[in-house]
Amino acid sequence: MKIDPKKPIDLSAQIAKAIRDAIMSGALPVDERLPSEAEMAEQFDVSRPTVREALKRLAAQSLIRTQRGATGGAFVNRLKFEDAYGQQITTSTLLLSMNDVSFATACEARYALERACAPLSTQRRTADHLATMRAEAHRQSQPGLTDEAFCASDVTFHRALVDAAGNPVLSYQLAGAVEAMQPLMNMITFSARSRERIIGLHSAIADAVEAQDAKVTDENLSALATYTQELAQNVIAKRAASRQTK
Amino acid sequence: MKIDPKKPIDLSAQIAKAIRDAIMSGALPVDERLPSEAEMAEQFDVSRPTVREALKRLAAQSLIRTQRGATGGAFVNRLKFEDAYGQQITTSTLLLSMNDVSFATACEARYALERACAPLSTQRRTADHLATMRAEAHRQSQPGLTDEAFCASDVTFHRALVDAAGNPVLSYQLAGAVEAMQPLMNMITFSARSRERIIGLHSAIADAVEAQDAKVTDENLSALATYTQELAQNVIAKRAASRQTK
DNA sequence: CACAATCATATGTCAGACGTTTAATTGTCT
DNA sequence: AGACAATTAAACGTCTGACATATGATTGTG
Repeated sequence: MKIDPKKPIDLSAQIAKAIRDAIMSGALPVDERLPSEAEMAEQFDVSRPTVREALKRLAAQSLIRTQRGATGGAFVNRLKFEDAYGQQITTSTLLLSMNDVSFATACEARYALERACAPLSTQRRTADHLATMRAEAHRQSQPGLTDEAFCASDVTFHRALVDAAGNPVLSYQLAGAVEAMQPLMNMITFSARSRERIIGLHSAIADAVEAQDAKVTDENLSALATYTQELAQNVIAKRAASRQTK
Repeated sequence: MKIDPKKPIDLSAQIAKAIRDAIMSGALPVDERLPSEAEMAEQFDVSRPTVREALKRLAAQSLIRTQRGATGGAFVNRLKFEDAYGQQITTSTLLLSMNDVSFATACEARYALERACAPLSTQRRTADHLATMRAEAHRQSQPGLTDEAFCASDVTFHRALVDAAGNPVLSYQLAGAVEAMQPLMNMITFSARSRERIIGLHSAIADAVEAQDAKVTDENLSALATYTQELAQNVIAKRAASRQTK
């Protein structure tokens, strides 16, 4: 690992990159202890605060963890799916909100991916997944549910559908697509009629998954995608109209 | 934003979280300038190095950027798809390598997602995407190509296929799935015959995409998925056998 | 041998200082 | 007046040194 004290980017960023590369290449295995901050400061010929800034960068990506005390230090962290979910959701959400991605684009991506999971989900769904889907569909039919709560339940339903595929890699990849849609979905106000329609499709999906019928599952997911796009277009059209009048 | 100096986690992590939440909630819009480090140190009642550690955490996630000089400071960063790709690939790669995800699981996820893109790709593919796919298929047929180079070209081919869907959200989500497979693919040594088979399927996919035939595209992708799994299973079987002999 | 006190190590935090970058201001000359 | 050069000020980047705190290991004692 070498550091160039006179080149364009921060020393702490250079050090972080050197360590990150070492982790990614496998040179530093999981649970390996890094040298102490003081030792690294000497190795890289920088001060301890600079080393610390580098370590905090890595900690923000869950690449290392730190422990205080006598046998403490920084350790290469085993990246958990759980941690990766969180980062994935944060990144996806910001990507959508900061790059004015259209509802249509995000929605298309989400349902395309979800339909990719569905055949596996129909094969492998467990009683647990089915129970969650049923419970959420039922929750969605409760009167007096706010739009936010309705959307949150929608997310839980769809995550159960994805998790039913029994492939953690798929669940991870989909986490961003499904969760990041929530802020966009919250723009929509769901009338009683549109809720009824969505709940009907959810129930149909749950039925088809239980029956292990991939074709019907896909048809209903496709219908749900189309209907969601319609709802969003109505909202957009109404907004455009009200903007014209004022 | 409030900070609790006596609670279990680091002050810098608390401060980073407070700022991150403010960005995610929209309270801090893109390109908004944060207070100077000295000001934040006073506001949060911590020292400047602590504030800096918090800012470095956020910088590692591309949530802020910093500028030096008179009008410098930390600014809320517009998260670019390009930046998000990189993080996504890093995270996905480490997830697979650190959690001994089986080749079968990763491969299943990758092809499921890719097949989700294919119908859109057949509709929207441009001359550029087709040209890239053709060029990579041709490169793969060069004799003397190392296995690593073959895999790298494979990744480029498949990314072109995904990008052809014309949906940046899909491209982002797929980046991890496709790129993170590369280290796993590198375990496989490709014989001349297996390369020939793969290149044949790649060509067939390019043909089908050019002809805008979603069905044939899907069939060939499916065949490619099956064949890749077969190759991997042979490698695993051979390894198991050689382990038994020694 | 068990338990308590001590010690050593390493991270967490602070204070103050100096260097460097960069834009805005000021000043001077044409 | 306008253009260019010098100065200044603000902010980040880095360093030094110190103290606080957590925690495992060591030592000492009954």
